Amino acid sequence: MTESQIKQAGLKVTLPRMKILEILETGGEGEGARHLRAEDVYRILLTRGEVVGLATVYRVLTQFEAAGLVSRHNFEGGHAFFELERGTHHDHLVCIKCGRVVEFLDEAIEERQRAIAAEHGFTLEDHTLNILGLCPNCQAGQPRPS
Amino acid sequence: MTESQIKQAGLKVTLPRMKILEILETGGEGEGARHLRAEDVYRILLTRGEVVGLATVYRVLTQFEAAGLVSRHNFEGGHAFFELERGTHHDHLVCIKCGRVVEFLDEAIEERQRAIAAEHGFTLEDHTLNILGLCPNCQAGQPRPS
DNA sequence: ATGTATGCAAAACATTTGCACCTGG
DNA sequence: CCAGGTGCAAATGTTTTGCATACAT
Repeated sequence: MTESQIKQAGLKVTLPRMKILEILETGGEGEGARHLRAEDVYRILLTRGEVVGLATVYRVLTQFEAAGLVSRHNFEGGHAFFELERGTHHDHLVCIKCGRVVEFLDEAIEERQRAIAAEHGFTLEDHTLNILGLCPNCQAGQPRPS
Repeated sequence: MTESQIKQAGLKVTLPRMKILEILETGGEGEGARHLRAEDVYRILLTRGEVVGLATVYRVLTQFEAAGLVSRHNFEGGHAFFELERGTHHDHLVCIKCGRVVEFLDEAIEERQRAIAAEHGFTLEDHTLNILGLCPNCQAGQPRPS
């Protein structure tokens, strides 16, 4: 349950934190948009009539990241996306038109990465693989706005 | 030759453009640092006594990118890195401590990416794979400042 | 000449931080 | 009650833009 997740992270269970975690879980309204920018979270809260400062959203997201509750991604463009950490590592397939994000995991790729890091004497800490393209909807007719 | 590359891009051959292209080719002084931020380029120019505005550096780099002369990467942190485009696609192994960047290309990974995009019905346009870790120098003693 | 490029300063963003006030345990 | 959290506004760092001047062709 959300409350225990926050407590477990060594943070006080406050209203803003619970609301933000809930947004990350539900993605706002329609599901699917699990990859949100700080400002998306802020805007969704406003839409719901919840008043939380943008600075707080940033602070909380950063704390959640430090606690391993969410992960931060730098797709293209200056802004970061946040996503609930569900324990399972995965990479992203991102639609360059509508922004849709599909997650995937490929063991062959994971294995090659470990090999490559080793070949160059690097300690493997993390990686980000983003495949950019057009999703089926955008190849066809109208993009589905995210 | 650098001059023809600029002309070929439909841009006038000006001093700032030639200087910036040269910095990207030589990486400043010691070789190796081929992945530079806009401000790195600006600073290197200053060091050489060349006076070029930072805004111009940004403008020129953006134009070069549009012309396919350089490519822009968003590693971690708010800033972008620019690198001379040498026609050969490759991915990056980045040291999270000293910022050193090693390029690599793995055909097995490339192939799996094509397969994954296809499986999800995506048109593959591009991708970025950054493996983050500690380079040999940083694992041992002192990091080599970039 | 003349359409582009440049430099500077100001604007635009995304994100962070200082500080007085508020709140959860 | 009190440490920690929040809101607001101001600060930061990066990148973009407006505009008058300078330059390549």
